[in-house]
Amino acid sequence: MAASTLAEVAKLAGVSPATASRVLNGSARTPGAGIAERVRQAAESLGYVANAQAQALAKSSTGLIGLIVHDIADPYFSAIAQGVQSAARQERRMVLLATTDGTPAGEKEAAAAFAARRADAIVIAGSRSTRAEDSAANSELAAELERYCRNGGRLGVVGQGIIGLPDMAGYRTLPVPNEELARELAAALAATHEGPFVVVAGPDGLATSDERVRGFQDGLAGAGRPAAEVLHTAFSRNGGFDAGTQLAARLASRPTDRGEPPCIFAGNDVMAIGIVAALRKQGLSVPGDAAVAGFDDIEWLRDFRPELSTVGLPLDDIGRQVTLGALADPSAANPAASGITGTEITGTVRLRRSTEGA
Amino acid sequence: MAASTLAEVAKLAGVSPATASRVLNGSARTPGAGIAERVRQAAESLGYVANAQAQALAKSSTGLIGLIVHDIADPYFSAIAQGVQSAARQERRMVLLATTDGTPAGEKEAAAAFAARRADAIVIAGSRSTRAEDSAANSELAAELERYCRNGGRLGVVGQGIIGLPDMAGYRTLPVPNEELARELAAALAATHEGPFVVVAGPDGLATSDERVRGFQDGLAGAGRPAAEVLHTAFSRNGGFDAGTQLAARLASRPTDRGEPPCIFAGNDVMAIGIVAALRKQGLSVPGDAAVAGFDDIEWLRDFRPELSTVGLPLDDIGRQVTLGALADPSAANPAASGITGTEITGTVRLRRSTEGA
DNA sequence: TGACCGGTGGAAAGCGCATTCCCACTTGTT
DNA sequence: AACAAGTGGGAATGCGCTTTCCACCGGTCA
Repeated sequence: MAASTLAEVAKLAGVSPATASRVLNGSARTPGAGIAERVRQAAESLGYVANAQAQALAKSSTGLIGLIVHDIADPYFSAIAQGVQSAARQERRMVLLATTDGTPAGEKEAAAAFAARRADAIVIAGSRSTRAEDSAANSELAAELERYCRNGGRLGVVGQGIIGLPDMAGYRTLPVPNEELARELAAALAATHEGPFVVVAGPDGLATSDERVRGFQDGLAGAGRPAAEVLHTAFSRNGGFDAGTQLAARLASRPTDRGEPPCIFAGNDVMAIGIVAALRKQGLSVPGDAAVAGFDDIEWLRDFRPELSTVGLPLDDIGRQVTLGALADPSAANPAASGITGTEITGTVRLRRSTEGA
Repeated sequence: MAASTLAEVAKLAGVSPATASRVLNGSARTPGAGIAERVRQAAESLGYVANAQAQALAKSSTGLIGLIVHDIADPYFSAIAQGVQSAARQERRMVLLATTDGTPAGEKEAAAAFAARRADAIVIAGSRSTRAEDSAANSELAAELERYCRNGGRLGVVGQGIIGLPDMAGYRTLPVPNEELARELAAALAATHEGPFVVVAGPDGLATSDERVRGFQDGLAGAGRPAAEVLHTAFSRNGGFDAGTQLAARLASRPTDRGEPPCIFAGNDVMAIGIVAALRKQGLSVPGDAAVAGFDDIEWLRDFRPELSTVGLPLDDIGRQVTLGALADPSAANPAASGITGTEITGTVRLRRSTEGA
C-alpha cells in the first residue's frame, strides 16, 4: 500500500541506499554512469517518489513558504498571493496558505503552524492592528515569530513591521508608502474639488488604513483644506457599502443647492466599490452627487464604471519582492527597520472618471 | 540555533522522550498530572515547537492538502480556494497551493510535488483539457495520480474526472451540472430574445467550456432556435475582451435596422465582463446593442453594471465539498464515477439587466 | 617498487518524533 | 497472603532519507 522507498530501489538496483540517494537526488557526488542508469531504472519500475518529509527531516530544509493573508478571496490578497506563488516557484518552493480573518490571534495561530512545519520562510501580507484589544495577541504573535526567526526561520512582512518584534536576522519588512501616496492623492483631489472631503476608513487601529487616512489628512492640510470627517467601518466591500448608505442618507436630506458635492476617499478599492454601489442604490450618481476614490488599483477595477480614481500599487510585485526578500541571505546587512533593499515599492496616483468635476 | 527537540524537553523535565511525547501530543495514554505539568513547563521554558515533519514521518500522515488551480488571482478560483481553506481548517489540515496556468503538464508537476510531500489529499479545481496536444500530458497526469491514489492518497476533482484515470479507492469527483445549467440558461434567454445567439467560449477542448457550450446549444435547439455561432478564445477576461472587440466591429458594420440585437453567451463571468468592456469601448451599449450573459456568478459581479445575467454556482461550497469528499472514508462505496454523494451541487439561472429586452 | 592520491561505493550515524513492547509497581480479589 | 489484573513510565525500534566517514582501487610520482 505505502509508496516504495529509497531502500527498495537501492536493493532492486543492487546498490547501497547511499548510492541510490546520490543518483536520484541532486548530490555533490555523482556515481558512475552504469550504476546511475541501473538505479534510475529501478526507481522508474517501482514508481518511486522521494518522500519530501523525510528529506526535509534529514537535511533540515523543507522547501515550504508559509503565506498568511486575511482573505484569499479578496482581490488585494489574491493578487499578492499570485506574486508570492510566482516567487516561490522561481525559488523552487511550495506555498502553504493560511487565512486569518485579520485577527492577530489568527495570525499567531498560523505562524505557529508554519513554525511547526519548519517552513523556510513566512510571509505575512495582512495589515497590523494596533487596537488595544489586540495587544495581547500581538505580543503572542511577536513572541512566536521571534522564536521562529531565532531558530533560523525567515520572515517577510508587507507594509508595517510586526508590533513588538525587534530587528533580527532573517526578518525583513517591505515598506509600502501608503501615507505618502495618500498624501499625493489628497493633493491631487484638493486641486479639483471644492466640496468637503470625507474619508471612509477601516477599523481604527488597522495600520494600513490608519496610514492612508493620516496621509490623506496631511495632504489636505498641505493644500490648505480643513481635515476630512472620518467614518470607520469594515475594511471590505460591505464596510464600504454600509458607510455609503449612511452618506447617501445624509446627502439626500441636504438641500441640493448647498455647495459642492463631497469627495469621498475610501481606504481601499473594494470599499470604494461598496460605496459606489450604495450611492447608486439610493439613486445618487458618481461623480455627480459625490466623487469617490479608492486605493490599490486592483486588477478588475478597470472594468468597473464609473472608472475609479485610485492609487496604483504593484500588488503582484509586492508579493514577489517580499518573498524574495525573506528568502535572501539573512546575513546581508538589511535589518527589518530599513526594509528590503533594492526593491523600492512605488505607487501612482491615478485620477479617473469617478472624481472628475461634475 | 536549531529549534529545541522533544528529547531536550524530556531531559529538562527528567522524563523519557516517550513520556514527553505522550503529554505534549495527543496520545491514548495520559501520564500523571504531576509529570505532565513538569513536561509542559519544560516545553514552555525551552520554547519547544513540535516538528511536524518528523511527526509526519513517524505516523505517516502529513496534515497537508494540496490544491491545484489555474490562477489564484482569478475570482472563480479564489472563491473555491476559500472553500477549500475553510474545509481544511475544519479538518485541521493546512493547504498547499499550486498554480498551473491551466496546462495538464503543470498539473502533473504540481501533483508530483504534492505526492512527494505526501499530502493527505489533492484537490484539483482547474478544468480538464481534451485537446490533442495535451493528451500526452494528460496520460502522465493520470499515471501520477493513479500512483498517488494507489499509495493511499486521496483525490478530489471539481467537475469532470481526470482523463484516463480509472475509478479507484480514494478518488472522488464532484460533478458540476454545467451542461444542464447552460441548457436552462439558453431556454430562458431564448424565451425573451428574438435576435441571433453567439457563444464566446474558451479554447476548444477545455472541458468546462465545452460542457457549457454544448448545454447552451442544446437549450437553443430545444427552444427551436438555430445553433449559435461559437467563437473560441482564452477562458479569461482578456479572451472575452478580444472576442468582444471582434463582435463590436461586426455590429458596427451592420445596418442598424437589420433585425434584433444579438445575445452573447460567455463561457464564464470574467469573459462576459471582458466582452462588455470591449463593446462599451466601441461605443456599444449592453443590453441595447447586444445582450450578454455569463456563468458562475462570481462574488464581485453584483457591483458590475449593467448587472450581468449569469448562472449562480456555490463556488465556496464547491471548494468545501470537494475537499471534504476527498478526505472522507475512501472505503465508503462512492466511486468517482458516481460523484461525491450527499452533496449535490446545484446552480441557479439568474436573469438580470444585461439581457433585458431593449 | 613503494608511498601517496583523487575518485567511488558502502556502512553507519543521525534528523525528531511515535509507538510497541516490557518492566516495576500499585491495586483488587478469594 | 498470594496472585491476577491494571497502571504508569522507560528502552528500543523504526519512519525514509542525507551525509559524514571509511575502505578500497587503480594510477602517479619519486
